[in-house]
Amino acid sequence: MAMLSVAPAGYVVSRHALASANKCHSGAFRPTAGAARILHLRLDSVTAKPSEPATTEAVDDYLKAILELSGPEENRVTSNALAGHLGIRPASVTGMLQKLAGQRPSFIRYKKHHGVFLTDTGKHRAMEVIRHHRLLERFLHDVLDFSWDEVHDEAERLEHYISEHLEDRIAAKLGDPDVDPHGHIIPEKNGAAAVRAETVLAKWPCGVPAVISSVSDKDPAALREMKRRGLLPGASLIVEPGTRSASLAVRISGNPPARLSQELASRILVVHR
Amino acid sequence: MAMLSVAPAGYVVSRHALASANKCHSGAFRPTAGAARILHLRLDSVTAKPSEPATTEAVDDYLKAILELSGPEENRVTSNALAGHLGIRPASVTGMLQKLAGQRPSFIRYKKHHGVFLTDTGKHRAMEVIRHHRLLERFLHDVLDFSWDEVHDEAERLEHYISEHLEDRIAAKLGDPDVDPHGHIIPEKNGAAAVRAETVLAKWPCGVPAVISSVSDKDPAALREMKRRGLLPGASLIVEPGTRSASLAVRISGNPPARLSQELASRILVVHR
DNA sequence: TTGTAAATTTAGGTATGGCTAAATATTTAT
DNA sequence: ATAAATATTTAGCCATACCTAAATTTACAA
Repeated sequence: MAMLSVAPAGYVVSRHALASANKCHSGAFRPTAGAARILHLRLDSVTAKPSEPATTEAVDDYLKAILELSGPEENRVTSNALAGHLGIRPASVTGMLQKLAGQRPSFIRYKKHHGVFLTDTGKHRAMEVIRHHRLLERFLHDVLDFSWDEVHDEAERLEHYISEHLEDRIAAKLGDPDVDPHGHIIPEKNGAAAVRAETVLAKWPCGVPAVISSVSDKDPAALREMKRRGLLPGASLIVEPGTRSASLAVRISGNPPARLSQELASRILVVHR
Repeated sequence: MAMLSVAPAGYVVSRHALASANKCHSGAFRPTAGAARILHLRLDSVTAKPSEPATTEAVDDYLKAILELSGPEENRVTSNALAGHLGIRPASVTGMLQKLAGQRPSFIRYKKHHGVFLTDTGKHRAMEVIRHHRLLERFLHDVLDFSWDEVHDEAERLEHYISEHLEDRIAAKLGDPDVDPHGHIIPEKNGAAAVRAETVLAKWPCGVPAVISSVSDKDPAALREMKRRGLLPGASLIVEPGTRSASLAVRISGNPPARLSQELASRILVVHR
């Protein structure tokens, strides 16, 4: 159970650009106008504490990507890995990392040629966006009847744009759920999230009883197939000692024995029963 | 009852940038990357009809502003008026209008020094965004317990980012409502919207029975005051022949006689009872 | 240890969308 | 009709964020 140590101290809500943040200055300095919508910023009451920098959609995506790629060991993440994950060029990543690293305070710590990792501030923002995403998935699924293969794309877009207030209302409406429709743990509002010792089904030992803890939400077709075959979070199963090359012999509780492709098995995470 | 004549023909949904729209070309031409999120675009089946240009948040805001400022008579709108309405400099408006007018097909028709007006395509997109806004307000209010002074800001942001699918689910969940919490008519999915002959309460003749049809949703404080005083859409009232200078003597059905500031009365629209 | 392949960064560009200051049109008043 | 006032546009910039091509490191192998 690893908690994220985020300083909940000066965090006072208020996300999204204040209308006045972009007003006209008549003097010599330019008001810093731009195309990207500023997504959140902080008000540290009156005391001029160094507030968390505002983010944009792009910044949020970088922070999430770094968090995901650095794994539980919190390794440094390379520019190339980020570029691959984000679907952009490594050169673009370098530019963004340099800009982010130059901010004070900064979301990231970056050393040329040696990768990047998140500061506590960065981790906090990343967890916040992930909380938005998973709450939205749960909400779209439970309240608005989206199927579990439809929720990801919609949530991926909206996660950047919902206010603190809407986040709270959604959580309340759902009764503060623990997991999203794919079994992923929803971080708490302070950024804390339990970590489960999950294993990819493709690597789970034969004969050992397992329960599906979560599945990847990225591929709608795979999700539809999983649903069809009873491969839902919470389902019990045992991998039989069948061929391990291209497919896996699996006995899913309540279903007839089946064979799963490695492809599908690599999208399913399990824990001990 | 003025209908917006929009060709529902080749409109096939699919808003929001396709993931592949921004992929790498290896050749000489650049893939046109940018900071602003592309909000929608159309697939005209296989037939290569000229599809509606994709919009961004900024473009949506311009289209809405032009629609609102041109009024029911569909007058041309000046750059200055747009600048004032959008809170930006006139020079910035000129730049955007030139860019939009240069698109094929275009959302607007623009003549230097002589203002701008919407094409049918532009009207359609503007109505679509307004539909999003009002559906969202209704949804936030009815389903997520937002108060009627809180819904505007949230809807103003989200209106640009909800998919066609989410729009449909929200409408279904609400039972295809006709009006938002402030009494504004929600356009239909094809862009059509009824037009009511509303009059500002401040200009309503004394002694003539009236019903509140809608109120401005822009000022939360004013909305709270209205609610406190029973000034809700549907409420009946009569303006008494009291002083018309700074305040209005009004008898609101079910409430004791009251005096409204011109300020407040200018935010309330009424129709004949 | 030195070379080379792979990873990463620099340099220079594009597009969006906003700003200022300085022109230029248009409108209004005389 | 014309000058002054007002409105609008042009020209030149800034910031975000992405791209390609050409350096430059770094890391690994001989």
